[in-house]
Amino acid sequence: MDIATSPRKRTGNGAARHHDADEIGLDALVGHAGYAVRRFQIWIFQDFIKTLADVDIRPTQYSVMTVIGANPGLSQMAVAKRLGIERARLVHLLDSLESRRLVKRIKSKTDRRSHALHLTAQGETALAKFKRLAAEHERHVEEKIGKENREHLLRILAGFT
Amino acid sequence: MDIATSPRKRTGNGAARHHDADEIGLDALVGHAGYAVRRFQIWIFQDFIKTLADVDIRPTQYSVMTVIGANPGLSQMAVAKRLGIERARLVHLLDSLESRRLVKRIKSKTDRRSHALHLTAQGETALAKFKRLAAEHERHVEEKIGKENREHLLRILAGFT
DNA sequence: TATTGTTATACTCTATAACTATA
DNA sequence: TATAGTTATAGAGTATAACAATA
Repeated sequence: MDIATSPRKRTGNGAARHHDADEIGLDALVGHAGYAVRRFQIWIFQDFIKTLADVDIRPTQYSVMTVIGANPGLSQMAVAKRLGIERARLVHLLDSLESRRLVKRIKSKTDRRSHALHLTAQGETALAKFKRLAAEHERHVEEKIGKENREHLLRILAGFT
Repeated sequence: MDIATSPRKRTGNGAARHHDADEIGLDALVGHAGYAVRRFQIWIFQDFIKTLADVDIRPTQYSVMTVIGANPGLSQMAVAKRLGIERARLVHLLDSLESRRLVKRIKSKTDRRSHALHLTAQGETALAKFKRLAAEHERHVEEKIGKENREHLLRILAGFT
């Protein structure tokens, strides 16, 4: 757990003068959950992207493949709704994953408007590797905020998944 | 506290079939802090934007004005570093705030490359109103996840501010 | 009429690189 | 040489609207 917890001194000066990086006060921002959550989310995504850089998979791509892997045959609408992604955006995400032969769209026979989504055999193998790397990333999170805090965070935010 | 906590059943079927929205399992995603944090952050920003819609202020604009208000005379580099914003992006954010007469850039006399940032008189008044609305937004967060949980969250993430 | 997938547009945000004027 | 501010570009992500095929 190596969070930089240097104290932020409020200066409260009215005139222009030199500020050291650490003496710039955040004022009302310290009381806003959204500010801290946003900074944390940026850190966590950057670590995820770095940890999975070798396989070139980003958080959203990982979430799409994971849900398709666990629920084969889903339609694009179903995946989009479940993950809170715009269906227009999912089209491009799937184009990219399909061109890499990780996912395939299969024409549904019951509803010819929709596609049933599946991982390819190659996609299954790849996803297993992605999951191992994602677990490594999750250990980084644990090191950063602590085991207990990470578990508490997951409980607090369970309703948003 | 009105989080939708309907249980997500794992289906585990291998064949394509109908899925109800709530029975689509997230599989490995449930163990990833980043997934929950991202969904929460989207919710919280949307509520912030909605709550401050009348004054047309977004979270990043609010954070910039708050830091300038509390530390008058800061340079653009100092604000960018403190808030983790790219200095190239801050240029456009300040262009927008300056055209609305909320913020002003004043040429520094000691270092003619840099600008000292200040709120205008109008900006001070406006920021006071923004802070009241932001506090209202913060109460929405409290209602959503609970008072204790919000406070615990702030403590857990204090190192990222 | 409504829905699925698609295409297109606009705006926010992140990440770079390069330019200018200073230091 | 290095830094502050600026301009530009590219890609992710969000938010819409509209269209064709199908229900």
